[in-house]
Amino acid sequence: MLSRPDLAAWIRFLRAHAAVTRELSARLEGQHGLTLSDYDVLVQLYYAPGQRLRRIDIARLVLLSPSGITRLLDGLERAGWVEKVRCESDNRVVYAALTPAGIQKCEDARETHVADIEELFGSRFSDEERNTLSEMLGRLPLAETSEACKAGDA
Amino acid sequence: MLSRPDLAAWIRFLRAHAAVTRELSARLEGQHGLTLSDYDVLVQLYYAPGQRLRRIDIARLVLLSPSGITRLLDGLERAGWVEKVRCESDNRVVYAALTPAGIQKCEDARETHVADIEELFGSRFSDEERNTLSEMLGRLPLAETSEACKAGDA
DNA sequence: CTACAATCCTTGCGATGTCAACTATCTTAG
DNA sequence: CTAAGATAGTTGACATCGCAAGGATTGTAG
Repeated sequence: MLSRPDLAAWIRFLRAHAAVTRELSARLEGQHGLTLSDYDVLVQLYYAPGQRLRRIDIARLVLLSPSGITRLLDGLERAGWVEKVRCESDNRVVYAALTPAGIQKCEDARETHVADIEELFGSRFSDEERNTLSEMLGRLPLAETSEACKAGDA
Repeated sequence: MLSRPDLAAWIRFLRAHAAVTRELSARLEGQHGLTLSDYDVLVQLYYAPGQRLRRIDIARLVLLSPSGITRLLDGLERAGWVEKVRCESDNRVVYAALTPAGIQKCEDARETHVADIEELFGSRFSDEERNTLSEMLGRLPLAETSEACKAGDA
């Protein structure tokens, strides 16, 4: 109360994230057997040139640790949606590439997931408010090293 | 090909949460040995009447599952910041009550944590923007939608 | 060419958190 | 009173994710 900074916004940010992601995650899991992170990674691959990315770049794009990406991709590979592709010019890197099944999966999941996001999140705001919100959230720090800030896409 | 422009807001919401909570969590852990959730629960107890709460109420307040609360409180009890208190009128409930050490811990942690939140989150916005943001985030669903739907007719 | 540093990726381990199942207690209907 | 059901809490099995450490490869300096 006495403190100048208003914590209410931060608390609501935390609670809203917990509630919305929990519900979105449950629906995505139930309808497509995907985690939010799984879907996130599939979409990044979908829009990537050649529909493939280096593991390290995926990690920076979706803000997960490299080890988290390794394990997440293990699952996507086991499901047949992603495959490893050797890099000819640098043997350290192992591309993650979408398979045809992965492309299909991504499009299928998007069908319902985008609608769910709209229902639980987007529909709460007018068009102008969406822009305002997006702009404000864009001011928050994305990563310590600002390396992941090449995320100009959406 | 992005069907609606407001996906950008959602993506930024996700990324901002990941980045800010990761940094806040690292600082809180390093300076006080607390998780964000630990701190969250300590604060709820701090402001609760009698500085104690039923486990189930804590779970609803901080949006964690009952089992998650059990395990989180195990840790806080082991550290001596919280203790179990039997409820006289209902033997099912086990209050979680702040100890003097817990009160001290909460106040100590708040000192730096509130400043960290201000630095990483609050300082990005003007006073008016904070109110706007807080109001908008308050429109997002907080309750468990799927539970209510699953209950069906009730 | 050799040595050393940086980069990409994986693995061991631990922490956190969920769900399903269970016990124990309270409440309510008959 | 008793049976059925709701509620509070815990536990076991499991999934996710981060950090630290290590291996492999590449880049760089002498």
